[in-house]
Amino acid sequence: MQNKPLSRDSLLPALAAYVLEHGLGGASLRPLAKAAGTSDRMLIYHFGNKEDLISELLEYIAGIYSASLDAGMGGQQAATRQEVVARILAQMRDPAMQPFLALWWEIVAGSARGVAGYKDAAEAMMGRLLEWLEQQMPEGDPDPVGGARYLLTMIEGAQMLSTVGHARTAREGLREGLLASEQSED
Amino acid sequence: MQNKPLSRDSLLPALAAYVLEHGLGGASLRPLAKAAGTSDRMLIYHFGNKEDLISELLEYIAGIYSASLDAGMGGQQAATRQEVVARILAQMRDPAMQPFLALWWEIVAGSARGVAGYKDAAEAMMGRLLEWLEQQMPEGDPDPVGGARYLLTMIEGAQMLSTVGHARTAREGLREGLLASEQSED
DNA sequence: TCCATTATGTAGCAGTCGCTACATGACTAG
DNA sequence: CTAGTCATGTAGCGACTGCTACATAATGGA
Repeated sequence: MQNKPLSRDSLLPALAAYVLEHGLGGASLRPLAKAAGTSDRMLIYHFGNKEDLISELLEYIAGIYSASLDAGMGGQQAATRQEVVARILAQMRDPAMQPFLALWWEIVAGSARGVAGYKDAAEAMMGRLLEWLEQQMPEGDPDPVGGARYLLTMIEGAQMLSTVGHARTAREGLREGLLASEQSED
Repeated sequence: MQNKPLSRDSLLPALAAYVLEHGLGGASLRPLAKAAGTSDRMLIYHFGNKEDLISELLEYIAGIYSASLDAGMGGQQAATRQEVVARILAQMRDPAMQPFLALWWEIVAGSARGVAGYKDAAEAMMGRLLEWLEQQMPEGDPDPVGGARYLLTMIEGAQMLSTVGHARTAREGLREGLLASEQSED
């Protein structure tokens, strides 16, 4: 009953929720601590310093991302590559995914700038998504492995274009790519 | 000979150079001012506040980006879509492009978070790149407009994957996509 | 029981942030 | 010549930054 001893693990979910809502850029110790019901003092105590805290947090977020992919993996196989892409894009448009997407681009930006911990998290998350995609490929697909890499490239390109206001470009690009791909399968 | 009156326009190149090297995240007034040979005091004087400064700066950077695309537009037409993609990716790998790419992902992240001025700059830059791509399409291409949208989607997806350490995935994804595309053109 | 470890609160430090108040020189229109 | 505008320097404000020093409870092993 006494003050449950807050550990890293018990703090991470609240920290992750805060970062998903407010982004990594505006994540300073005091607001983070408040969101987790502690003080900046204790965050440093548990994580050593802010850099390590962020690294561990990104690792944790990559973990829950993997788990959410696993959770959403049920359901029947898609029949075509278009259907795979359509399902994923529909899922991405879910408003609940929006904070996660915004955070994703921050992680990519951090990777490009070489910020410690960002690249590892990004690489892990993309790796998981790729694995997941391979299992989502249609049953008779002639090249599920290469096809998954292809679809991932397309999906991420389309996602970025949508983010910067070129959703239409993304849609038309996808259509062209997937039509060509399907024709070559006939 | 007297102190040339520093205007916004005369400050922007130095500011842009600083931001390209150090990123938008770490761009605070005093370092920016020092890089431009002024004081934070004068940056506020000329631009009103930091937000407007960044907006104007991004606009300026979008402009020089357009100009650099125009400058690099000469040369003979590519023969195939693969060749178009290969040329662009080779250009992207140029170390001189690296600061620009890093900045690009920061702009995308800002767009996703709705930061003022970021989305406009991003949209303009992608629009210019799309136009440029259309003019780079091979002569006999059956659908240069749709094809450009397709290639843009692929290129940007591949770029992102490379940034987060999945260059191999990007390469294989591109190969699969472009082979399919070319087969459908035969 | 005593002592060491663990967890926590309170206060604060030195630095940076965007921005502003105030003064002053330089130039220009009347 | 004078008055006013423009450009700039100096100094600083209040808020926030990551982080630390110090004190203090609580707990658990000897």
